Amino acid sequence: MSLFLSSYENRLDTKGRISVPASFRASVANERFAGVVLYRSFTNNCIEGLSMSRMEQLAAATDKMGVFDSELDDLSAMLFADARPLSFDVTGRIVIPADLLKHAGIKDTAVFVGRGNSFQIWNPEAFKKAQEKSLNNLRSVRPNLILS
Amino acid sequence: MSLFLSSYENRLDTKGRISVPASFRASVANERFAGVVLYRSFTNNCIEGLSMSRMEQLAAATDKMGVFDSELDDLSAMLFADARPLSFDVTGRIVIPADLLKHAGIKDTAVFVGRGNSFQIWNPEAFKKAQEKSLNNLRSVRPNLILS
DNA sequence: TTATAAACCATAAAATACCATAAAATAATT
DNA sequence: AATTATTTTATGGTATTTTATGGTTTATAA
Repeated sequence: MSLFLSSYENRLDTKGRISVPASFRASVANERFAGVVLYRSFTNNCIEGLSMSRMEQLAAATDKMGVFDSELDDLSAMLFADARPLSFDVTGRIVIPADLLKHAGIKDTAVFVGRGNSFQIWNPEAFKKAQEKSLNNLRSVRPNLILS
Repeated sequence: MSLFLSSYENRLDTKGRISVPASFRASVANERFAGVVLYRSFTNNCIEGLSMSRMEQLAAATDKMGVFDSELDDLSAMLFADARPLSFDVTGRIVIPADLLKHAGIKDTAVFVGRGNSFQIWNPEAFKKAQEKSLNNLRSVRPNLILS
């Protein structure tokens, strides 16, 4: 799976269908599941997106915790219960469920935002504001990203 | 076996029949046993659900515990003795045994909740409350799920 | 028999597949 | 480099299939 990069603004039609950017589709090409998994972000008013293989990685990670672990309970409750597997139609569109759209405040236009191993879907104006905020945060607190 | 994801609210008819969500049925498709295994949750007022192959995985895992382990005794008592294999009818429905319904407080509507490698069946209101609680727990204690 | 469970049939709503096209991006040619 | 041709992408509409759910009939067991 190659990285999700760049941002793309696309339109929703009357049935809630929206084209997943071609480059994002290319990122999950050659996977068993031809589509993406979406869930409501815990921290932002946006939608989180992953490939199915990434989701399976998460499930495998929970297996390493005990089967009857209580912390696991809360995490899997939110993550798996809320996750929506959405397959592409022939032209590369998905139908974003209404409750996800509501959570992100998306009406007729949405921005697909690359996040490396995952991506997000935002209301365009909300995204713009969040980006400015992130930029300001970075200016005040230099992050340290260790490469190796 | 693919993952159990998302949540689906379905209705029980007068005979106690309820449709297992199509995507959950797809998760156990191509397995020897065309159905699911249900048992009473140890920790919540809900029903736990698995594929038969997953049940066999659990059996294999208990083998790793000592044969005369007392914990294993209790676990097998609940897990294996209480487990109900239920096969789908032609339209993908199962009849949930009355004692399981009672344990989960389910009357005429139930929610199938994806849990990755397993799923749960809840009373709708009870599920809603449990979800809110999980979200609060997650917000106070950021879980760390390490992928590799 | 009588009750219980399993198989069978029917249908509205929802989800998905299909078809068509304009705009945009890429490649080819002059 | 500029123009033309070709492909890809995004987007709209329609048709078909799947799904959930109700009812009825047939088999099974107490």
